[in-house]
Amino acid sequence: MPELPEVETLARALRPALVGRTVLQADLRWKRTLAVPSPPKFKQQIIGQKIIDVSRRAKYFILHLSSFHLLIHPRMSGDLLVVLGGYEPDKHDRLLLKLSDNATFIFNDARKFGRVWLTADPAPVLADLGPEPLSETFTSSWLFAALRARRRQLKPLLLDQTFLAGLGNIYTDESLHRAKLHPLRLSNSVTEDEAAALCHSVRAVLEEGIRRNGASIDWVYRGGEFQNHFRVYGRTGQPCPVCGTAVERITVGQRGTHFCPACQPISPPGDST
DNA sequence: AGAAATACCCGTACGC
DNA sequence: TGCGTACGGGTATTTC
Repeated sequence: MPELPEVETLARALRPALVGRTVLQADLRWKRTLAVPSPPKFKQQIIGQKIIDVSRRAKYFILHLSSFHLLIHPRMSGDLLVVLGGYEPDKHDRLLLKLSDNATFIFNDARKFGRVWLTADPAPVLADLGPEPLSETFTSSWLFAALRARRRQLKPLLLDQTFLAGLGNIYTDESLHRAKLHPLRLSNSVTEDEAAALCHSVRAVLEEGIRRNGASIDWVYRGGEFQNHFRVYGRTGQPCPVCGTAVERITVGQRGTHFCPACQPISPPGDST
């Protein structure tokens, strides 16, 4: 579930409790959670490291340590928290870091999809990611050129992290609805104005998600309230907030896809076909 | 190149 | 109530 806004919210919320503390013990409770390096090396490398900073890239949560970077990708059901004082591990905790001042950093992940990397150089792990949608490099002119350069359906393309980094199923559906673009529209059919609208919508949806502290669907991430403001996601059969037409749900590339058939026609405006 | 299928997982919702 | 099963979600991998 965590997409860009949820990971950003976690990074902002946990930063004050993490920065400055030192890793005293590491407890890896499910070995496949660790992508890199081997478990013995992991423990040896991370113990004694001081947390210098906390950040995010795409959906990766990043701990900047004295000599390493700890990257955590929560995938679907991963959750992060810091507990001050005593802590009794949960059944689904995958990695526990005991920190100085009696704090514990916890990576909990019921579905075991999440992965963790400990590396001196995070660049190779992040190498294939597309631009950050909230950065200055994500402009309507870049998006227009990038869309025209490919011939793919918009929904799978926006979910492709090498095209644009950070959107998941929810924010993609919401972005396409706000831009009035059908999820099956081919990327090379998008006009300059539509690309500008999509660029603006992606930013607006992500910013609203962050402003509302993320979405709390799928029982995992708590705290946010953006789920109360979805316009199409998970609203199959309910009225589109813009025009009142019932929201439809189709499957695109094995993903549930929600859209308003009236606001998001399959054909570009003016195209009688 | 890109589409499609598959694997990885398990809490939840749903049907009986 | 309890049991069985389909489902969803992000991404790596494989196959077409």
